[in-house]
Amino acid sequence: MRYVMVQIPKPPGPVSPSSLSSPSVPTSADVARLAGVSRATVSYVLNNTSAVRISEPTRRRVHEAAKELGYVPHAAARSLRAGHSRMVLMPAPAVPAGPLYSRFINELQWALSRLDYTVVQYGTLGLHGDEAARAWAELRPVAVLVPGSGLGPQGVAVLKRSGARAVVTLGPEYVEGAHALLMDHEAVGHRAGGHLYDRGRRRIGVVVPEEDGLDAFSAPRLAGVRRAVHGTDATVTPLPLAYDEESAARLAARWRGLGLDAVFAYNDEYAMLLMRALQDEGIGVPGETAVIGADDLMLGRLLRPRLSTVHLELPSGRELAELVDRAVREPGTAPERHPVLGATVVQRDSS
Amino acid sequence: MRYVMVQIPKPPGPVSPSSLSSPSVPTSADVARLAGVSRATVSYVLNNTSAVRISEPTRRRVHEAAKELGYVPHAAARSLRAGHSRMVLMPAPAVPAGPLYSRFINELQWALSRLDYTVVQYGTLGLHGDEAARAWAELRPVAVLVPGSGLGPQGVAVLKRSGARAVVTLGPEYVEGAHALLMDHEAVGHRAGGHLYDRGRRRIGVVVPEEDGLDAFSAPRLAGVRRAVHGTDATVTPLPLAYDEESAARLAARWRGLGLDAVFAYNDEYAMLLMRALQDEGIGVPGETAVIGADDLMLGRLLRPRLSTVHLELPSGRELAELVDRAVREPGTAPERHPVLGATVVQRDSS
DNA sequence: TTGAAAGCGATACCAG
DNA sequence: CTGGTATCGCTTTCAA
Repeated sequence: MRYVMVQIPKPPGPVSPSSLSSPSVPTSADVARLAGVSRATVSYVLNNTSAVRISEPTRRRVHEAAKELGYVPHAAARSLRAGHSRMVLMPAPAVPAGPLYSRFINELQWALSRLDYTVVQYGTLGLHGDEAARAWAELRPVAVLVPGSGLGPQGVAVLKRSGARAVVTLGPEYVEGAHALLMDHEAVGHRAGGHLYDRGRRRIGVVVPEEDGLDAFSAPRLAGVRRAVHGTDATVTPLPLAYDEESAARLAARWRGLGLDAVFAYNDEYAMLLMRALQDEGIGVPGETAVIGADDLMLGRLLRPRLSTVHLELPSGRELAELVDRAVREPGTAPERHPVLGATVVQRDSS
Repeated sequence: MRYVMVQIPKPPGPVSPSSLSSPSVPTSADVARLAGVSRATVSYVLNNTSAVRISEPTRRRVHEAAKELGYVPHAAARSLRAGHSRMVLMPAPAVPAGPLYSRFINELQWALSRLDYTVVQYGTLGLHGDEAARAWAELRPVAVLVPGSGLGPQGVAVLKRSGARAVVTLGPEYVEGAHALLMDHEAVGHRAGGHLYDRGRRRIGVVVPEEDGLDAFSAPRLAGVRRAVHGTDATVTPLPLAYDEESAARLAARWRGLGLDAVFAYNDEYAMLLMRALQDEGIGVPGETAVIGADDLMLGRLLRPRLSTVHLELPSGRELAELVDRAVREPGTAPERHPVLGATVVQRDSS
């Protein structure tokens, strides 16, 4: 009889879960064994712990062993032991982000990495409100940055109870207990409406996208226009519009019947779509109808007439990162409320 | 003498890290204590473990205790114990994503959630190559989806060794050991070049964006044009261009000197920018110069002349989600290589 | 300078 | 049907 040596990883006992998974991902214990030291020493060396001095030869042996095994520390185990992480969680917005928002997110991620945070975008589709908040809380993030509405005071409480030291909302309204970056879309509409009124327009249409998920922005923009002309003789007409050419053509076809002399088109993309349809219908812009968009996209400048727009100023990523950092380090302080989204009209040729 | 009962959370000993963090986030032990049962029972109840039957009154007590404390399970602890997670990690791309890509990501997230995966976008700015791969591996994701280039065979190995059962790249080239969704940007250029050649154009310019991070796409597109006209009498001229009006105006000003009769403008946005500049310079499109973009954005249809474009067909999110799921469940199988990004020319009026 | 060991929170075996 | 307990991988205190 011949026998072959086989590796017996651990003494018999309750079946360990890891034995079911992939063929042994190396742990710090493996590194320790290969280097001929204890796990403690491995930890000291790999984390450069300054409180303790390890001899140079030992350090080298540990580093070599780690490299040879392809050792990568286990983040979950580490933060479990540490009792905290530096993860900043951002629920990914449900609507595909526009270029403005994408840039903002990128900048923010960069700024937070500089402060040694780890930014994670978590896709929570289907879950709503407090349901979603619980899912986020399971990850025990040190801070949560919530774009849009959809998080209630309950949700904030859940997150804080599970260790989040800062909850920041980035949306139209203030939420009890959370820091708020107030994106005042109502002001966007207000600026647009005021501008059109000042240009002598009195019968103002407001495009309301039919796409889902945009009402959180479009409703306050419409309300802002209403407020701008409140108490005057001007009228405001909501105009549902889907983002495709037929829908725009249909709207343009009945335009003269609507008797409007101006339109705030939600944003530049809808504005371009509508402006083209109006022109194809032979309606003069801005002569017969003034058009203004929002977001100040580069492309608006390329049209003829050049598209007037409401320029939006988002907070800089660095500012927001600093707010988060402050909140994390001083969790006791009262929630800050910052109005952001400065809105200024950029008049070009379409209004 | 009078005494007051105080809660003594744990016996004296090594200072526990968690006592430093927030004022006690509730654990399953807290729930057990409040419900008057053991932690095991709590686990059984909250996970609906079918292998074991718990009496109805006990279940209710546990649920009530959990709700009262606002208990949320600790994902890290759970996956540490389980030895695996269902996290699909997607490094967030360094360049702000375009509308096409955003939609694709959203769809993918949705499809993966349906399969009970948790999708996490991880912002790794500043880290490069294997450095980044190690950072991703620390999270022990069950699958990694890497957009763009930048992951080498080494990185794939690191990820697999640390338990990733599927690594899928989504970029221009195949990477050893990983499943690949080959986004063949070279074919995009090839289609565009072929189209322009077929329309009788012989002196073809190709816009190469000056913005960082785009060369991974622009280089193969340029190469594709070159291949399309290889062996003919046509010439190909790279045209560096930044995404702003002055840059476009400068290029347009020296256009006649370049003697080109066609241009493939990288994508629709650059195409619109350039086309406008050419028109402002009095250069006829398509008469004097034909223009074609790529991505088939809605806005290209709104210009006059309507912009010709290369329509890109990304894989459906559902398909990719299924590929991931298959790979996770059958980690042994050979990496699949799927060509995606079907490219078809949509001719409109600008070419 | 190094090692032994406790313990973070959750789960699943096995005994009662 | 329920409770005790070992265990996942890692950090850190204390002792040698």
